[in-house]
Amino acid sequence: MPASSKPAVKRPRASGRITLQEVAEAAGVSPITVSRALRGERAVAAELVERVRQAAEQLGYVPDPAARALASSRSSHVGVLIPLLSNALFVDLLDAIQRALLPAGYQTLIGVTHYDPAEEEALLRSYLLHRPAGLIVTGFDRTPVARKLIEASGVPCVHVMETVAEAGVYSVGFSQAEAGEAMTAQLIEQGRRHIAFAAAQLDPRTLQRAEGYRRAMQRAGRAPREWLNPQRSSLALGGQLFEQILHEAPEIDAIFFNNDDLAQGALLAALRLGVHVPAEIAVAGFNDLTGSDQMLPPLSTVRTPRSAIGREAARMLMSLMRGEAVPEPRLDLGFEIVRRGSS
Amino acid sequence: MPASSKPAVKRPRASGRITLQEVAEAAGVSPITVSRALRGERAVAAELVERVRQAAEQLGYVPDPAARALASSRSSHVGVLIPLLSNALFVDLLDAIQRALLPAGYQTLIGVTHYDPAEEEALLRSYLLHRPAGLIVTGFDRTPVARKLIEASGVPCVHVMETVAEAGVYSVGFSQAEAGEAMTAQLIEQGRRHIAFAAAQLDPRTLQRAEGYRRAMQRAGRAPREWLNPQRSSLALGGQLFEQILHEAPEIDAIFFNNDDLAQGALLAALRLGVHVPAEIAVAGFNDLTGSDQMLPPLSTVRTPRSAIGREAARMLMSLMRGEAVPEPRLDLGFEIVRRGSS
DNA sequence: CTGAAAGCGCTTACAG
DNA sequence: CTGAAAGCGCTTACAG
Repeated sequence: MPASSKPAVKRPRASGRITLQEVAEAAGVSPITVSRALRGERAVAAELVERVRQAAEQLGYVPDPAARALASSRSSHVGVLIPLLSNALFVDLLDAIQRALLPAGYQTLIGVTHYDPAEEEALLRSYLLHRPAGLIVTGFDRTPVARKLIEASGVPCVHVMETVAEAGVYSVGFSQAEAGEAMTAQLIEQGRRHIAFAAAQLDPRTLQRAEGYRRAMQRAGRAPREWLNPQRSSLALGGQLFEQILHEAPEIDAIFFNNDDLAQGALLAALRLGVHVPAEIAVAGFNDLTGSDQMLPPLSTVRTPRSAIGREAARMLMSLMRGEAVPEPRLDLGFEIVRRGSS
Repeated sequence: MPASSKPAVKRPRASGRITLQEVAEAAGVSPITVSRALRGERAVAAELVERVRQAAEQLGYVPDPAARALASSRSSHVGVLIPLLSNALFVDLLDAIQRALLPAGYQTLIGVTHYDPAEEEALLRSYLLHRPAGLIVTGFDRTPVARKLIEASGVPCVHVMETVAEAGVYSVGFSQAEAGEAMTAQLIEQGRRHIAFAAAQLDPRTLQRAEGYRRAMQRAGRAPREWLNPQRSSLALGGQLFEQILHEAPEIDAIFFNNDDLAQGALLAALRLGVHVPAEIAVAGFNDLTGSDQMLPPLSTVRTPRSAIGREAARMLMSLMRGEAVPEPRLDLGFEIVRRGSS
């Protein structure tokens, strides 16, 4: 075991933390070599790598994220921007992202934008100061400034929920419009003649689903009937919309709700009002959220692959962060129509 | 505008970032003074503070978190450990925490423990490496090692959901046992004779509620009847428990569920089975989650102040992080019994 | 394949 | 109340 030939380092350090320096002394190499060996950079002799690794393990060395960030101008943080935490959809997405990123040593910084572009911009600014290693953002609807911020930062970024084919843009999701179209088409096929589309929140993805609904209706030669409410989505609002539609358009024989919470609320309202689903009116939702299969009748809906989206987005991002090429920058994970008792 | 008398700094910096140095030159003071002025440390002349502030603003200076963390061995991160993201309770808690911490310049690091002490310990280790400015953790049920880690780190820590009176321990929450007791007492008062307690997950707070239930039953001279299921809480499980209780103990005339999702599931099962609530059997829940007021009949429950808990915990933590004394280290925010149609 | 030097951008004592 | 010096613990070019 060769003793270090370096001049004695001034101990003790204030922090009480094991440093790279100490590992280097223990392994009898220079700090840079330790740094390289531990980060798995090529260009280090296998024998040295082993020696360094053992010394590090024995001393219980763990790199200091702050020092690393300062020196490399890149942290181990990944910023994740989602619209809402109160929609189970995004909770599932987040959970999958964290599950993939954490074991790889990345910390997740969760930012909730409340569907507000200004809030998103502010969060982005704040995150970018921390020189994140990567970014995951929801959809493509943001201010030009926010777009510029992302681009100018050079930080790898993956977009989730929607996809787009554009050079240099990475996205994992599914076609919201096609999903809206498919559910509508199925209701038509099942013999429904007057199908309404009801939505809240009216975010971009909601409007894409509406677009799909319209396409299906037009193809079938039917006039679309839409109830679009800008309020927050909720069970209570679903019940209100249900009553409103019944009242304003008694001929409607099916309602396609933009989110399961609305549809669940409608189902409960139907029970309260004594309206029979699906005999008198069919109800369909979107996302297949918790409880939809427990409703009375169980809710027909569109199952969306948010866990897979989270996992794949995290994987794609990790490739980008390692500087690897991503062969498939646009990943469409599809969706599934789940027919249950309500339609 | 006094020109700097310092030797020319080697420009250009790689990062393209405005530094403290540059602000110092612009303001004609030393970097340390800028640092002090911007952090609002006393002991800087008011006139200089103003001059520095203006220079900083004009240059668009923002401190580098990594450099700051390295130099001060304290980051601007606050680690928040919660059991689950899929329980709306914790989402509300988180939202309130973020809302309080973000404007103050703290970044939230959210760790999901899945009720697993080993996972919590691992997260804690990982967070502590980042030298967080503060920590918010759920309850008091953790491994001795985890406890030691927190204590030894010296990082300010606030416990949420439960409270305890112990020197040096900070907590914001309410008495889970009293809440359980109060709801049970109310059911007894309303004339229910055979009250069951049904729970899932069986985390410490659940067991405390059970304890409260037992106390109320014993005080009324009734034998407690408990259905404790270790599975994850869900609507579906609530339905199952409901059927099971009906089957195993037909004399039961009220069920107190440990969480609203179980109770909601029970209500739906009752509808399905044609069991009349509350005439045949009363149902009560806990937490007053989304949708409980929309049920058929609307669910009686215990409203818990998780948003207030999040907000107050964040405030308490900020005091601690600033090194201020906290006069009230134990904050009991109470609860509220909400009687609706189901009991 | 390995290392000596410099530097990332701040803050912490220590003086005065 | 202000500053010069040193250092936090890494990594980035630059040599060899």
